[in-house]
Amino acid sequence: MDYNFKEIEQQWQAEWEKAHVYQVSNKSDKKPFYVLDMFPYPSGAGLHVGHPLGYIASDIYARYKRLQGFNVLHPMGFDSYGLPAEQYAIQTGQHPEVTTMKNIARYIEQLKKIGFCYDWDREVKTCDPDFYKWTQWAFIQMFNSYYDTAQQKARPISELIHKWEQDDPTWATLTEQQQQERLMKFRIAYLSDTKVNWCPQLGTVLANDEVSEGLSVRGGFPVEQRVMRQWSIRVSAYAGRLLEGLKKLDWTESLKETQRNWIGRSEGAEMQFSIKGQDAPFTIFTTRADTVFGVTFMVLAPESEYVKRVVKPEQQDEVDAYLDRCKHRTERERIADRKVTGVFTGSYAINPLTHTEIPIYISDYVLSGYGTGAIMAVPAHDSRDYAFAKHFNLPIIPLIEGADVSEQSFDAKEGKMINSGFLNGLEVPDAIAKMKEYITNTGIGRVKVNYRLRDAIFSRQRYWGEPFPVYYKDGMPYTIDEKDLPLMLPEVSDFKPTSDGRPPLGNAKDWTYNGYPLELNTMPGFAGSSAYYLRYMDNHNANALVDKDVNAYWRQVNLYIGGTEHATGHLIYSRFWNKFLYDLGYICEDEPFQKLINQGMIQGRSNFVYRYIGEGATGNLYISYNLIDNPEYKDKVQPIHVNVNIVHNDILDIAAFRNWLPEYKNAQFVYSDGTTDNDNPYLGTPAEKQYICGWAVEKMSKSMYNVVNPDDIVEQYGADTLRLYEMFLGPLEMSKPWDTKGIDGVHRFMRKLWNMYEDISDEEPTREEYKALHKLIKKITWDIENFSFNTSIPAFMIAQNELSALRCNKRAILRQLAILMAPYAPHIAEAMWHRCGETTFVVDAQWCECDETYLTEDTVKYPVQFNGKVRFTVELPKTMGKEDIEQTVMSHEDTAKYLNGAAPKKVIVVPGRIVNIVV
RNA sequence: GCCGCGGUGGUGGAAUCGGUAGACACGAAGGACUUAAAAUCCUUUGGCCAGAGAUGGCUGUGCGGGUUCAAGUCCCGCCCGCGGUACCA
Repeated sequence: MDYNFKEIEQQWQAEWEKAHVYQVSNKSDKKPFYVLDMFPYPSGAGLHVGHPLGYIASDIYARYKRLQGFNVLHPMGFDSYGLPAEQYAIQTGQHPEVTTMKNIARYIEQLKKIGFCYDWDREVKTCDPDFYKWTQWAFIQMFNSYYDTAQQKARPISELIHKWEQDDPTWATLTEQQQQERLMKFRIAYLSDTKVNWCPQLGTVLANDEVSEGLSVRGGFPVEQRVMRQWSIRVSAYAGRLLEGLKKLDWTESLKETQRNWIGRSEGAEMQFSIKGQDAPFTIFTTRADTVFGVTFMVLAPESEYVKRVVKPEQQDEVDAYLDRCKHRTERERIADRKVTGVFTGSYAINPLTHTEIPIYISDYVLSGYGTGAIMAVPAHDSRDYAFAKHFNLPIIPLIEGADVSEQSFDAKEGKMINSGFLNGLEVPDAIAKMKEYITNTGIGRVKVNYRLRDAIFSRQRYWGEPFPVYYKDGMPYTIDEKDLPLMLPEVSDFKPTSDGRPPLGNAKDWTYNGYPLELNTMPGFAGSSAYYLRYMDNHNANALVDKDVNAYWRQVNLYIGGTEHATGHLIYSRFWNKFLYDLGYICEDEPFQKLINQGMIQGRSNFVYRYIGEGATGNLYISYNLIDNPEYKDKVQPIHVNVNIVHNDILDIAAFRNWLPEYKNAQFVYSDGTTDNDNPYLGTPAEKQYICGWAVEKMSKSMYNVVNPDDIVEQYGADTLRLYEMFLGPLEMSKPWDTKGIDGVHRFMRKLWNMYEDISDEEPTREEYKALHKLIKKITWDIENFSFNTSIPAFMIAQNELSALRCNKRAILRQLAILMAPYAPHIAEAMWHRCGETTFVVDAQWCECDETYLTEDTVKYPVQFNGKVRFTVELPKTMGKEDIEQTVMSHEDTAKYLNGAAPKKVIVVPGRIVNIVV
């Protein structure tokens, strides 16, 4: 009986579907367990073999937990709003929904082939009105809430209004519009004029995490700074809690560190500096309060509100020219070109400690978005201030003993203070503390914690996204009534912006609410992905995002698996969104994802042929990789990507290559042995001739012809082999290239495993057979609980080998082996299970318990070492105690030989392992 | 620059608590079966040395030190690679 994986997989996938085996109920006496994958964006290219890596891992874990008796929620859905479908729509006129749905169908087809245990009844799509209704609903809650800094949580904005009505007599005197404007400064979702990342090519603004080094993450287009009226989400209010919350999460240290850096907490002080000739002071933020005695100038960000106040008429032209220049510089230019620039304002500030007058400058090395957008410059101890001071010839006063500041600044926070009045002689940390105390007591400043985390810009000038549930009356935004949700995305005549530059929704007919114009922006990608894990719990609920009782049952995601690229985007926004809903009492857990594992990326492994481009080249001759360093070919060949699917173990399939593209139709080769086609003119290409390809690890992409499609692997080897092989490739978290060679080994194992189920006997297994089984149970259980899936495959192979060697065909062993295989290779496991005569599904079985009594040996081999070197081995009863072992070994004749009459210095016995004798 | 992760045979990688490094697989070499090939099975496979052989010796986890009876694993100092982040005051 051959291992017909195709038949087995098709049969059992159909049976599972028919019996709704993977449907999960919200009502169960079992303990809940929630295993989640980061849902994919369904791209047009479909899945490649890298995508399922994390899904396989989570599937193994989900199946294992189910076998352990948990009620396991393991859903899948699609992050289906996004730029690619819209770009495609603009180019082709095809509605993004059509492309998106087509891509989703393709993804589902591919995923189903791999045999995941998803409950497809719980599928969610972010572009589905039933889903985005709740994205819009959450936005309304954010609009109608503020962050109460005293309670450190979000509260309904009605509470704030109530407070003002009680305590603030001016509130009642304000017009409706003034009141709305004031409230807007407190709402968690708010509208404001902010400096945004504007990407002209994409025609939209982007959030900070969507921009990297001045280029858009998607597409790599330049991004510039622009002030626009935009919706923002007050994520920054949660900075402290987002940081604190990390402590109790079971995430990798590196991911937590990435989030800590992104949140960027820094302890320092805010200080007031008065301006010469003005009453109102201005405020700066510093972490180096100890260096106030060395402040020799002040710098404002070009966008700072203070600029208007301090510019003297005689400097106005120069300042305007500078500001104009800054405005037109793109973010990318600013980063690329770090030349010192700046302009003097004409005003002077007063150093509150030395009372000296110090000039105020404007420079773009100070950022408006951080701190107060103004700094005190201490050139001796800050490299940026130092560069500025050198350029403008400003004084540099060293404040730390022994610091040589003639060539560069001394930035380290260590040493003894000098030139610093009452701080002289103190160590830097003590000086910082003392100065903080001083400024607090004298009232010139206060201790302040600053965060780098900014509010998230929430508007996108795009079509394919959630419409805001917002309309405008007298220029002020109002949210629509919740009973009118969802606000459906309208049809538009054109997916491009309108001719007068409004977003694409401007092309919609009748885009109004009760006669008032509706918001034209749509929400960003992260809106829909921020709470999708909650919706899976209760995805058919028409009355709530998630029913409270249902949420109280599932609580939170116990295991979340996904890529590390979401560290500063999705994983921050989701945590924020979750905390917000928690504050308002809609859900019962403060954090969404208890344990998180980042699967590594699977890179492509590209193959190359080497075209001869030396003397007499016809452009049609290809040199085998092993020869390209020969003098006759060195530097005369050009590597060309070749489709990895026509290369096997780096050997080119010549016929397939000639058929691949027209240009290779008449390709000629110099084979690995140095011969050419001309040497065998009448024979064609003899079978023993090999053309060896070179290779490189690169990103998996179409243009490098290194994309391997899981469908092809499933077709050729089966889903179970694919699953096992992906795990076998290496540790889950590690990035590694996909290399199909090696899959044969796993496939061979599957065949051998299957052959064990030929004739099954009801004889009682031997102790040896039980031992092999229980060793495996112990190992597999440990592996799954520790996410060490890669080491399970060898364990299976070894067990299979041992059992085969024992010619084991005992039902008692084989049915347990099927259970152990079930998480990894569910189809073959199901077939194995039924071959053992079982009639239920293997997923409904009980996970195997390891019986340690089978693992204990009667005797143990002890290697006896002298000074670390193994000299001989003794075999002793397992039950023997440490001292008896020592005694036995010491009286051994070989021991006497090695000791040569001398007394040992030390004897170390590691029970069950080793005896070490130091001479 | 700063932060994080990593470096083990020809290759992917094991070694889970400091305890016989190289499991398992690929590749390679040799052999069996076969008219032949494929498939399958068996043997060998870190390096060096000795031996007809069983076997034995030395060396060996990026580099240099250290702790220990014992180090891939712990400590100190470097080198290299990958990832994140960057005028954040």
